[in-house]
Formats: sequence, structure tokens, C-alpha cells
Amino acid sequence: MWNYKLMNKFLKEFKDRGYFYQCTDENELSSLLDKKKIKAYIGFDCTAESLHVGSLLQIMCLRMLQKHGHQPIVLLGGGTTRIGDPSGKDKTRKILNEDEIKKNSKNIEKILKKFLSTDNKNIKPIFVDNFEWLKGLNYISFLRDIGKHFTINKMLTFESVKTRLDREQSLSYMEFNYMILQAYDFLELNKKENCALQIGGSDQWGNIVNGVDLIKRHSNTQTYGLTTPLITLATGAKMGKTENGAIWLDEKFLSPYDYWQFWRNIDDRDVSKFMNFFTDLSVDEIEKIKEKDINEQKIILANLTTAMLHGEQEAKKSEETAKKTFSENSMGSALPTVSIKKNQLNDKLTIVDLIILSKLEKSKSEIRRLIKGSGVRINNQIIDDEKLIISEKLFEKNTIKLSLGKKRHIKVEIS
RNA sequence: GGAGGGGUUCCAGAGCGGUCAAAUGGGGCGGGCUGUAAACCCGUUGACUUCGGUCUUCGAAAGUUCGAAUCUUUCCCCCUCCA
Repeated sequence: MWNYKLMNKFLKEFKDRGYFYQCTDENELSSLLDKKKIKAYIGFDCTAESLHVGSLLQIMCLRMLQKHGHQPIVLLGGGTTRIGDPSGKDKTRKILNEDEIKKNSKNIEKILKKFLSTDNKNIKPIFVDNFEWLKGLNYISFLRDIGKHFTINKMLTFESVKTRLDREQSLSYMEFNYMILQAYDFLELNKKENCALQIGGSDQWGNIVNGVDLIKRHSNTQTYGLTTPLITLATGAKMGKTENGAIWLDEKFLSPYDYWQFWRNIDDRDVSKFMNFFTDLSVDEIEKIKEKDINEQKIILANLTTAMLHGEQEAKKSEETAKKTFSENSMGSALPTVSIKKNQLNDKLTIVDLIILSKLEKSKSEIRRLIKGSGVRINNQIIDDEKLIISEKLFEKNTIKLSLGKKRHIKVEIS
């Protein structure tokens, strides 16, 4: 009965690009989106100071809303971060204090603004903090107004609760309430902003459905939920974190060059998929790019993703630096740099100490191991002596290139 | 409430008085091949080291012993079965 061609453009693109996982009512949502421009919300946790690429698909959803003329609401969960979402976790998370949460949410807002257009007042993102309405809740009236719409029977069937109970891992009453609070957030945003849609990752499905149900019961208003799939890499790992740490979006935690490198090093099998997910290229354009050399494709992907976050200049610089580092064995301007003081070159500073100073590695044993395995180079020369003293002679124009393995390169300069 | 099984290094999982910084596999790291890919091959994988060693680790604490991941006691946590 449903005609794909007649589907709302936003939803169609959502599906074509692979963003779609589940929807509470696709057909109705489609006609609603056809009829009017709506407000839709996505919530972000404030448990860390920066978001990482694991949240990027959610950010892309915000962008897509804007692209189609809808207005995104960004909920920075200052209130719920105080509780901790049990979804997808088997242990209670550590609870942050207020200052940390405030600092995190401010920084996350800053990052999100880099991705979103902020000048058109019809689509510019509305930032809200649920602490605003959660902090003053009166327990008794909350239970009477909101709590009555939830049955324990149903709550116990939710995946996030079930897994914890099945494994007999404790789930505190506080965490058990998380889903009620998130449902309440949606209700509140529906009342305040007339928000009609909540988008989230597939792990948020239960929480989102709860919100839709609550609004239906409480206000007799129809709202919708939409989820995105969990993205996994071709290797099976979750998107966002590597062994060396998370792929942060904030340049304070990950330089634009390293961000670029992350995309450049994506598995062959993921390239087209990620172009659909994380670039503004049209589906047709991506089809065309598929015919190019795979490494060229990766460079395009890295350039576009880096430009979207850090700007075109940084993307260009990163590409050039990568070219110099990997093809020409020299150094580029975007290469992460560590500076040392001249008086640190005191005839006692060994190669091991230098690597510790550079923060490329923190274990001396590991560095010694690397040296034994021919994994350390200075200016492309393999270092085989772990006691090598770093002297000024090694520097050219006060600079050396220090490499660990094939991929970790930094510039060390004397300041 | 009753009966049993178990907690080991990043993960899974051997070890069950000295030869154990602890088998094996996965993951990570380094090297080779290549394309800054995958697959494959080799090496490596607690920390510190004057490279002789030294120190810290096998759920927690205490004990037995010349010597404990291994034995004893108490405590904490998990799993399976019965009620």
C-alpha cells in the first residue's frame, strides 16, 4: 500500500543513506513531514567533555533535518546525565558532579554548532537542558501526573532493564527511572516547543517509545520516534573507539590531522557506507565515486569529513601533510608537534626519554620493545640503540621527525 | 531457603605447592608483503632496569610453608540446579 516514491523527502533520504532502523509509524510520519515543518529532538549525554565519532550519525541526523527545513532541538541532558542511562551498559556508571556536567554540556554545544547552520532562524538548533525542568520536579505530583502512565509490568520488559535483571546485576531505582525521565523530556519538549519527533540510536528505542506513549496518554497528542542503526566497522568493532582511544570531535583531544587519518584508514569495505553516512554527497555522486581508486575514495572521505568539522583549510592541510609524511617521507604543517626546550638536550636525554616526553608512548618497556623490533625512527632512520642520546646534531632547522611504527609520526622542535 | 560450580594478566580460557610474569586463542603493538586496505607470515604483549636483575600482579584480607595463582580461614561478588 505504501509507495516508496511518494515518501516524504526527508524520510526517503534518511532511508537511502542507511540512517533508518525503526520508526513508530512511518506512514503517518511521512505525511506529517509533507504537511509541515516540524521540530525534532535528539538528546546527547554529557558524560564526557567531547563527543566522539560514535555520535556522528546523530549529528548528521540534525543536519539532515535542517537540510529539509525542519528545526532540530538538541537536548543536552544536564538532568539525565545526573542519573545515568542504563541502556546498553551492564554496570552503573559513575555519576558526574554538576560542574563537570555543565562544562561538558557547554563544550558539546560548541562542537555541535560547528556542524549545524545557525543563521536561519527557522531551522537553527534550539539547545535545551532538561535540568531546567527536572530539577524542580515535585515527587508526589510527578508520580500522580506522570508515574501513573507507566506500568512496572511493561517497564520490566524493556531490553535495558531485562538484561540487567537477567544477569542479576543490580539496577538501582535511580537508573530504573531513567526511561521515565527521558519520556518526560519528550513530553516537556512537546508541550514547550511542539516537538513532534525524537530521533536516537537503536539502543534508545525503548526510551523513545515510552515518550511517544506518555505524550499520547497524557496529552492525547501523536508524536513519533525514529532510530538509526548501530554502526559497526567491517572488522566488527563499534564505531568511535579504537585501542588508542576515542576518535574525539574536539581538536583539543584529537588533532584535525589525526581525525583525517582516522577516515583515511577506514577499511575498504566501509568507505561507501561511510560516505552515505557522513558526507553531504548525494547518493548518486557516491555511486560515481565508487568507480575511482579506493585510496582516492578514502582521501575524498577524509577531506569531506574533516572539512565538515574542522573546516576546509584544516582538511587540505591534513591531506598535504599526509602526502608528505607517507609518500615523500618528509613533514607537513599539520603534523602534530611537540616542542622541547633547548636545555632539555643535556647529553642525558635518550631516545626513550624523548618518546616519553612526546607522549607517543608512556611505557619505557614498550618503547624498548619497539626499538628492538625496528619500530622507532628519527628522520626516517631506524633507531636500534635504546640508549641513543638525543643531541642537537640530529635536528635540522631545530626540527626532527619522530616515528613509531608506520603510522605514528610527530614533529619535535626545539623551542 | 537447600545443593553444587566459579572469580587468573586487555578479553576468552588453562594452570591447582617450587621449573609461573603464568599455556593456548582472540585483540593490541612492531616487522614483512601491499595500497597508510584486507588476508597471510614472523616477532612481541606487567612495570622499572646499570640488561646481572629488581619490584608489582592471579576477587579482598589474614594465615600455613624455606617457598602460594595453587593449601587453610573469613569476607565480597558471579553462575547453575532444586525449592
